[in-house]
Amino acid sequence: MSVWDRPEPPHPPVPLDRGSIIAAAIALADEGGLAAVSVRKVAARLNAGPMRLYGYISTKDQLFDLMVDEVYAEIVPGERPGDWREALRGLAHRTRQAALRHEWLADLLGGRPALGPNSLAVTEATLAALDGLADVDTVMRAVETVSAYFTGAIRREVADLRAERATGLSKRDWQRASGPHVTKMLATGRFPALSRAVHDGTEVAAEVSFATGLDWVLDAVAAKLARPAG
Amino acid sequence: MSVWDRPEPPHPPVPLDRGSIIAAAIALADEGGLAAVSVRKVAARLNAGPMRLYGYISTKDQLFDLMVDEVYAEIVPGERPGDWREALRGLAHRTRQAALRHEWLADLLGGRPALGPNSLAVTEATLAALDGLADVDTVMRAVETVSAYFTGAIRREVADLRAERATGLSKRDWQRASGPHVTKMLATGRFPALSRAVHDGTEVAAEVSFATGLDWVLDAVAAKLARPAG
DNA sequence: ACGGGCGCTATACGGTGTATCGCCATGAGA
DNA sequence: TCTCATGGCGATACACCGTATAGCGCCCGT
Repeated sequence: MSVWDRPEPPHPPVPLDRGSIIAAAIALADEGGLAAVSVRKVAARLNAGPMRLYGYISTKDQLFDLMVDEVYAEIVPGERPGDWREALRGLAHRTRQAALRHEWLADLLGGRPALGPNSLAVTEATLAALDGLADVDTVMRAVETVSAYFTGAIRREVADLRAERATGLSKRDWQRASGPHVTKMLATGRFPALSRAVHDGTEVAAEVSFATGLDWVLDAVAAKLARPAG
Repeated sequence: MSVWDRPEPPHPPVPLDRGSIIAAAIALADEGGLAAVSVRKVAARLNAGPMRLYGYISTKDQLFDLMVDEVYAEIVPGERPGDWREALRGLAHRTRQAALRHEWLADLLGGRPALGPNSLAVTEATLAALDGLADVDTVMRAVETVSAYFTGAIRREVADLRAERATGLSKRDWQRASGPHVTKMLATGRFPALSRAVHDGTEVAAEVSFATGLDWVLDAVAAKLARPAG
């Protein structure tokens, strides 16, 4: 009997802490979506029994919150932005990039108030970049408006991306070809404006559409920051 | 033995169709949130066995899609709007109202492309209201931008509302009192701009904040519709 | 050396979505 | 009118889920 046959010591396989639990959960979610994250599977990936996790987290929903805050670490601005516009634009684009790296983030974005340390750091940096440009309330409104825009835009983009992946067709091609249900609907003639939009519209890259809408919203914010009463 | 003792005829209790399944699911979701919607519970509410539903629905996710489209029926505009701005503002407010009546809608909004007949009718009416004001691509961008804004804003509002309900504290009061974790974070002094915003900011009604941000975005759209190249 | 506490595991419970199968009632054909 | 096929429906079953509970075993302080 060689050493190889000696059974593994049963219990302390890896010290385990919150951080590695979160990392394992994120890895699972990156691979198979949020649905692939179960307490049992996270535990298995850490060579632990399922109940062991409950010493470090209190509930599965809390684990989701922790995952979100962990990703917010990728969103914290690296260097001080040139001006408020650059700060907000950067925030939007970094959030979008994070959501493209971790698509499950789109499912969670805006679903719960983000109060983890990294989320707070992002908010702090954002508010700091707008500090003094207008009264506090106007600044808050500006941040909330821009955040609402990019949250919604990111969600839609990821939803479309998944649909494309599922059908194998780009949104544009997708109704003429064999979009099984929508083609029929458009053919009924009950949606003339929609049909025209689909037929005549240019297919534009998601990032361009995101950036365009973002610039519009930033223009609006600029106008209000200039005249706080607006 | 009276008639009352006669056993119920076992099988045809209610004819059952897609519509009543959707209605039952919506009722359950209105009462207990999306988590309260399970195939078994929907079936039970219709005096049916769980598997019976699968003759009318192919999957639980599809049931969610059908629920969303059903609610979109409440969002279809009633009369022809005065102008494009009124059309978009009305769409935003009707969507918000629907989400306040059916909070679970916030969990689903933007999560999947909305392709049901009512969703398409909403899109059709919206595009029709903007038809001819600019080139097709600009119009699309306008609708997408406004939709992204109110989707994100509604999600945040509902998330805050739930947090308030869970803690019993309004977002404003909530950190000084016993917001157990955030108070401590703010007290560290690592978030001066955030602290100032929380301390000096005015508490504003959710609808006002929604409408204000919406008007900003509509102003931006107005500017772009005027000069399609913008 | 011993005792207490704590971290961990095993077990268990009530629930989930849905595949499979077999029954029974109904409608068609002889 | 009798018979047979069909199709909708129920029961059953499977794999999995989140988490409450209880008890085991190790480590540390004394």
